[in-house]
Amino acid sequence: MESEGQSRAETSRSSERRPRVRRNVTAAIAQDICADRYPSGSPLPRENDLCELYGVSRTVIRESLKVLESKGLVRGKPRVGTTVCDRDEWNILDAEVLDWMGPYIKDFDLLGCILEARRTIEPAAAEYAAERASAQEIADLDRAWRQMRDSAGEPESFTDADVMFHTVLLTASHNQVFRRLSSAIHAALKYALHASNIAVENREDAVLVHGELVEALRMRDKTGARECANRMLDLAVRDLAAAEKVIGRTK
Amino acid sequence: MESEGQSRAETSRSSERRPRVRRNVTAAIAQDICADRYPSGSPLPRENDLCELYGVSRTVIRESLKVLESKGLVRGKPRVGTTVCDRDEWNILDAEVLDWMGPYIKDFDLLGCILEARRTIEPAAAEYAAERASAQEIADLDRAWRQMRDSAGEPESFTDADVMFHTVLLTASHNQVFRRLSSAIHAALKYALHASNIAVENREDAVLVHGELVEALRMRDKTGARECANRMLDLAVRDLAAAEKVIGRTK
DNA sequence: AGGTAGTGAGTTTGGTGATCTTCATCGCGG
DNA sequence: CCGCGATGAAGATCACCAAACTCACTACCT
Repeated sequence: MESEGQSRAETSRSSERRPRVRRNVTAAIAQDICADRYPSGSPLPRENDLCELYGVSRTVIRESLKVLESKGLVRGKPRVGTTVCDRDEWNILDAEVLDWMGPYIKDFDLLGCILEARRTIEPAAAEYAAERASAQEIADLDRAWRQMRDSAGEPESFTDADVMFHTVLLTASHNQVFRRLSSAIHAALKYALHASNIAVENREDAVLVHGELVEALRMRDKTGARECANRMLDLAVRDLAAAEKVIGRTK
Repeated sequence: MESEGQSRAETSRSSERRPRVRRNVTAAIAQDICADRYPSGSPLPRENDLCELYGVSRTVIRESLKVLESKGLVRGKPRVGTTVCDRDEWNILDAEVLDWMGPYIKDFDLLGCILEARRTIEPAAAEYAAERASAQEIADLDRAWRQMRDSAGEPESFTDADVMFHTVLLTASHNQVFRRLSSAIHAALKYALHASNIAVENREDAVLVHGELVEALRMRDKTGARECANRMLDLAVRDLAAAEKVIGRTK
């Protein structure tokens, strides 16, 4: 009955200790939802059943359901039960939701949408960043770029640096809405490119363009920055196409 | 409705049986945070104190805090307490968060950011909508436009129709990321324009441009749609400038 | 006699409060 | 000066009550 084994690798990174346990039943339920174990649009088990299923008390289940509800994954109706919401009601710009979707993200047609959004937003963000970025932010970008450049053999480190780069770029646009979208880009980069390890072939070009973007920002060159961002995204399109080919083959 | 007088935790012991408490308590705490009663960056009262302050049991408080935490407003550390997060960690693209911020939204520099984001995103969304909108969606847009046109004297109805128009437009772009941003636009329109009733002077022009956009979508005219969206946003910029003047004067 | 509407039992979520556990913090003593 | 325990606050569970929705059963009206 200990269905506890359904959890993934738990992001063992930097987990100082593990004294604290199953407070994140929330993630387990969410991942089960994403995995379509609870089909979208139809009811979840009763709270008491969920207690047994996940081996925790009803209080914990209820807290988890509240969180899930607050993110639009489920809708709890007073005394009828909790039903899984349709996917387009989910708060897919929430970092946690993206994280829960994780590997299932490709079943959601999200990667294309995110890339499309990036093509729209990142050039504009780069332009704003060109006139608003602080010296600190440019330095951070430079550092991320160096890490990309220097992480020759390690796709892990490369992707981390890439994510960091784009996050800082959006932050440097000093637009709170853009900034919030970094979680989506994070997820896209992490689960599309990193998972398929495709980016290697474009790595050289990517490093080049990222570097040019930093330089443009340093020069406060708005049109140059926008131009670089566009070229960056051309590469991303290529990456995604390659990744999708791999995914299609794997499936 | 919400004029229940929740300015403070008036409802200590004196209130008798109260159903549907949790949602209200969550909103109350969130609004108290937005109102800077709990200053950003510093600790909230202890859970037991919050029970008394809001007149509910600890379970409810904990569920509320979990929801708030899941939206990035607070961060609860294991045995030290719950602290209010910095504002740029808040999930400002969440509809509920926007709603809680409500009137305080202008203390946030959010309106400008949202408008900036709209200037970036809506033209692109219009372009995508031009090639992807379903007949139903175009019909919905048309209906919203008619409501805008016909709501002569009522700013209420006009704003509702305007919000609906832009929501449907983003939906019609068939991009899940764009679609999610409608809550932000909703909040911006509701709390900036509607609150200040400024839009009246631009109403004629706005109706015109919205109508042209519908026509462009019907013709699947991508560049035309983008052009209309841009002109629409020029008007929005004017509206915001006017609204900010009013706000500044009021303050 | 048949169908509908009202009622009542049962079920399920919402909310309360007590209790136990687990550690982070802090102060006391070695 | 360091560690060791007391304290206190959050994490978690349990038992219970309240309210509202479901469903079925019955009784009444046509």
